[in-house]
Amino acid sequence: MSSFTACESEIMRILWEHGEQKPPEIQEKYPRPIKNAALRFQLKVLLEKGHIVRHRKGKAYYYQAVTQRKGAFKKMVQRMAEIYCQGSTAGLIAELIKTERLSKEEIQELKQLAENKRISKSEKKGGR
Amino acid sequence: MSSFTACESEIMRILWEHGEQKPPEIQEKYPRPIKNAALRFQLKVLLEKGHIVRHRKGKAYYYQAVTQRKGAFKKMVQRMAEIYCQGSTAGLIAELIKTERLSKEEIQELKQLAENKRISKSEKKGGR
DNA sequence: CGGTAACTGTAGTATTATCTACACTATAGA
DNA sequence: TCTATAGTGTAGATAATACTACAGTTACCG
Repeated sequence: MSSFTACESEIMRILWEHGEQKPPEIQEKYPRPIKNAALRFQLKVLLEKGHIVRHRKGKAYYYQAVTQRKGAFKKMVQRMAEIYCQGSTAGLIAELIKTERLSKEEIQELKQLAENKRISKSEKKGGR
Repeated sequence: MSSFTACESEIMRILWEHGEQKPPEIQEKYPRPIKNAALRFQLKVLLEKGHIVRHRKGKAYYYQAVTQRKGAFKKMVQRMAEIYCQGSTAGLIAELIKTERLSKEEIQELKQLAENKRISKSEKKGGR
């Protein structure tokens, strides 16, 4: 299974957003105070699970995400769709549009995205 | 904190989808084999946390969700947006539209939803 | 070469999540 | 009312998660 715990999610997020980091750097960016050793323990867990790798640079090890943001994102979407929308991601998106508070500009942008998507689908058959 | 564990999510999902149920009924619908006592233990945890209530009907207790699907959904969306989209739910929706595989009909429906939303917003001020 | 600051390794503990076993109890029907 | 059955309560095992303390190691500077 590859859904992250709370701690793990935070660390992965930081690595995805900032690229490779050494423990004290991650510690700074961590959203709540965490002891250096506690953080390193979580890094070790992530290492063992294969979600990150590290390499030495000067005195310290630098940690880097291996598990890609995109894949983890997809899994979490899947999970959410299963719990709330009978597994349908289209249903999930629909509910989000219906229930989230969005500005006029954001709505316009979403419509545009949907528009482009259809075009790219019919032209290239299978977006991205 | 009100984000559910894996087990708890499953139980809540079943209660949201099927209304009040007694343990053996939940057990049947549970996605993997689970012992009656193990399930009842989880129900007890959920009871203590206040997410469900129960009342006797014949021999058995029937369990019912108190924490509403809608609120839990919102929290999970929030959490997901924080991890993957700097906290922006609009960004989350955008990424979903970009990356999820959707049929022409689904895209059309999403566009329609966005359209209606804008109208309802400008008319009633505060869509929901 | 040393010494020091920065960083690492690891063993042990607290807490939470999940499951198991087994004895107890209340209801329905004879 | 008695009894069988369906359902309940709870103590405790196990495993994963999260944290703490402290001693060891390495690179850099003089």
